[in-house]
Amino acid sequence: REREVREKEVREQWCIGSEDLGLYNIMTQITLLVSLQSRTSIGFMSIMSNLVSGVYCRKPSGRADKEVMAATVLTSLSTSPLVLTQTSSAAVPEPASRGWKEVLSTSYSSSTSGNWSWDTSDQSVPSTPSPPLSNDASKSFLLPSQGDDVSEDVTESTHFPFVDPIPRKRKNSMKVMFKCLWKNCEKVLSTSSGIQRHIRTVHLGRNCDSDYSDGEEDFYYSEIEVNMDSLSEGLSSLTPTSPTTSGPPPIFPPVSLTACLPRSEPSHIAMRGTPSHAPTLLSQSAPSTLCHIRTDHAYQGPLTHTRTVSFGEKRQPALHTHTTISKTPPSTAALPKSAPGTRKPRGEAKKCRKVYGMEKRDMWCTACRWKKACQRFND
DNA sequence: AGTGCCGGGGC
DNA sequence: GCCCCGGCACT
Repeated sequence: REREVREKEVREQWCIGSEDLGLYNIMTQITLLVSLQSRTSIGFMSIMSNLVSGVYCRKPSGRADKEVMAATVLTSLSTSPLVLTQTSSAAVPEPASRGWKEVLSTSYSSSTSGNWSWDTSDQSVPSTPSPPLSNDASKSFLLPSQGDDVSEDVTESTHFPFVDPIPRKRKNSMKVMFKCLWKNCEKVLSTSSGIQRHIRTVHLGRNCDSDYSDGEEDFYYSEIEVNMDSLSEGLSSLTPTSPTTSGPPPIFPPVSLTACLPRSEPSHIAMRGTPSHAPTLLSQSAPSTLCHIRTDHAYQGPLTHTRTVSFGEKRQPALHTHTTISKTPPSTAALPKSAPGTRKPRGEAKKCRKVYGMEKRDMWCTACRWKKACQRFND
């Protein structure tokens, strides 16, 4: 009952329709996190990444809008002094919250493609969302026991299926790094923009001075946490082996690996499932290494699905980990010009159609939508 | 039957 | 160039 009441309050506060479970979960995360005063750059940015992931996946169309949205959110947050420098003070939360509202209102109102449930104009609840960072507000519906030691409130988070528990446990020595998942590339950078630029220029061969992004590079890196204290002794495997462009380009497309899953973990494990998968994955992947993870841009189903927002869920479905490396890279010149009757053998990787299904066709890559060779899961 | 995508066509 | 789709190879 208490949960229901809270949910109602959150929904009202954020003008979230009763049907919109996904949005509710996301906003709950944010609100809870904020209320816990965990707005360190790590915790808050993690949540925001999740949010952006949700945003990214929720809009059925309008790629540009999605990108603008994601970029706007992250930009506004990353440039917010609150996010960057806030330590424990809960005071003066305005900048971030204002940025939020601006982002929400501008992005959604500019959306022309219609029936997106985030569009505030569609909301039946007329009240204006109040700033999420307000102490009073967050306290009132998320932390009735605010006076207690927050760190003991661990069970509280279990009431919210998608709350990221990590921020509470983070220590000052933890630092978020971004690791390139491109095969044979161990590049680790400290900023998402840096890693995106790296992927874009080094792996995707795009113009380095162009800021254009089609979002594809988002799939190819993951966020990891590095314990700075023991970085020097234990992170040899995460240390960039080659600074930038050295080394051959991958012969095959990137293999999606959840960064810190044990190798024995089948990478093609179905991540999309009930929320209960999250703790399972977490426990299984409890790393002996220094990183635990969270992968950005987790695939999240449509509105009607309950979803896990983080914890290794990878938007890009895993390819087979055995990835046979052909010693003689396929040279198109060497290949016979597909003789009549012979066709290029079908790749093993699941394509957008199979991954997302017909009902989520708008999530396919462009090529798949046009019945062309898949660009996202190319073999 | 379902999937991947080439080739071709409309705009 | 963007987008759609018939149709065929393949699973």
